[in-house]
Amino acid sequence: MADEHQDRRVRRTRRALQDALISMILEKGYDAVTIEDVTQKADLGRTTFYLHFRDKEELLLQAIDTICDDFIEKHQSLMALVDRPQDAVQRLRLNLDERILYHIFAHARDNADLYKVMLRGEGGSMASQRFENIIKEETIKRLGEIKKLQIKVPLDVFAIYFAGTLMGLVTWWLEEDMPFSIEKMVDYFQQLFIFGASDTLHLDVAST
Amino acid sequence: MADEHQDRRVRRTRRALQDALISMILEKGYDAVTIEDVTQKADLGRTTFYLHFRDKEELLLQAIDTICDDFIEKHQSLMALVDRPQDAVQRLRLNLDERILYHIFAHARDNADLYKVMLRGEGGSMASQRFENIIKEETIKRLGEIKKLQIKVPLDVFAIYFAGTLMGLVTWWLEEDMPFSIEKMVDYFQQLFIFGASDTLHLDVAST
DNA sequence: TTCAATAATATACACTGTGTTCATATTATA
DNA sequence: TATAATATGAACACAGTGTATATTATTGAA
Repeated sequence: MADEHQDRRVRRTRRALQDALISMILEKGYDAVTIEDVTQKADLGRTTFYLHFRDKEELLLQAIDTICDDFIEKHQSLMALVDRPQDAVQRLRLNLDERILYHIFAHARDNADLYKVMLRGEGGSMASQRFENIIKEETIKRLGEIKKLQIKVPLDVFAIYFAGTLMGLVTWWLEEDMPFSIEKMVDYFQQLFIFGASDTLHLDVAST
Repeated sequence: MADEHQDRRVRRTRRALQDALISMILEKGYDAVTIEDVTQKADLGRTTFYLHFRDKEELLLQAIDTICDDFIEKHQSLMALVDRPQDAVQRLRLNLDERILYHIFAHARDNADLYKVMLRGEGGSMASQRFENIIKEETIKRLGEIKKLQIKVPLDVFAIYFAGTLMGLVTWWLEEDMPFSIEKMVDYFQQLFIFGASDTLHLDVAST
């Protein structure tokens, strides 16, 4: 990323193409979107597209990459700022900290269109799994650090439980046009993920 | 479904096309698959495809519909057979019964290729959400029946928690080529979904 | 077994979208 | 303003779609 492309035209063109692609995908679905659609919406010549991107897929993947990098960057600086915990258990617990969870939902809200496209899995499956993998790997990394961890399920399974639950809630929240505040969503997530259905429903399941 | 198309040729052709499509999608991704690819793999003329389906999407959706209907049918007959509980709470608890959960994983295993395509969200997003909606609506229906239910999160949120957790585990299990027995997966699901991360990890999260 | 009905095939065609080339016009910045 | 970089429109070959048609092969029923 040495060349931060100083020319205004390039920045303007690429941003316009990205925005146009995302909005067209939301409008008619990835497959149905043509390059002509994108350039027309961006008010650019069709050939201009090919000066910047090989095809539709490259543009989408680049957009997703950018947002993922942005997420990681902000996430890590927030983690560093929030606390400097001594032991790994506490560092893991930090993942469930309100401030961290708030940031995740806020990032999704601030980039809602792109998140929707990404979480819906538009444009081939590998696109959407990029974000899930980030969450999964972070979880595995943190859990792996804990030496004498007592855990009742395999690490992998626990990681997809965390990633799946979180992304499931975020996806639903965005698709329903954010019917609850972030604070409420964070609370729901903590309740469900940490304490499970048994506590949430007041069902005495153990007696089954 | 009055005309169960008695002609062998029709049955053979449609099944061949469906199998070919699924296997080609797994091979090179939905977008990259052409009708030519499908008919060539099925050893049929290209024009034959259009005698049966309007386009790629119709064929895929029909395949997914069929497997969803099959799932519902088997699920309901199993529910009827397993128990005839008096109260709604017990009927809900039935959803977490080992036999019911076993059936879900077994159905995924028996139709692994189609499930993979479906769960990856290949071919537009609405395709994959069909299955998730079935699980979600079933959950909402059962919970809705319980009049004096004490629940700490909105019904919708709980439903996607259930559907998301279950489908997350099934998806991971299939993509990893079923590294654990169904019995183990059912156990993991129950542990995580019912008791949550706190119990699973032996973390005293409440003290945060 | 025969045969009318049905299904599959090969060929041909018009159409849409892709990705490239090239000459020309426009724009940014030194 | 000079000039280097960027955007544009027209033209082109190509791949894939979906349809029409004439022909061949297979089926289920008599």
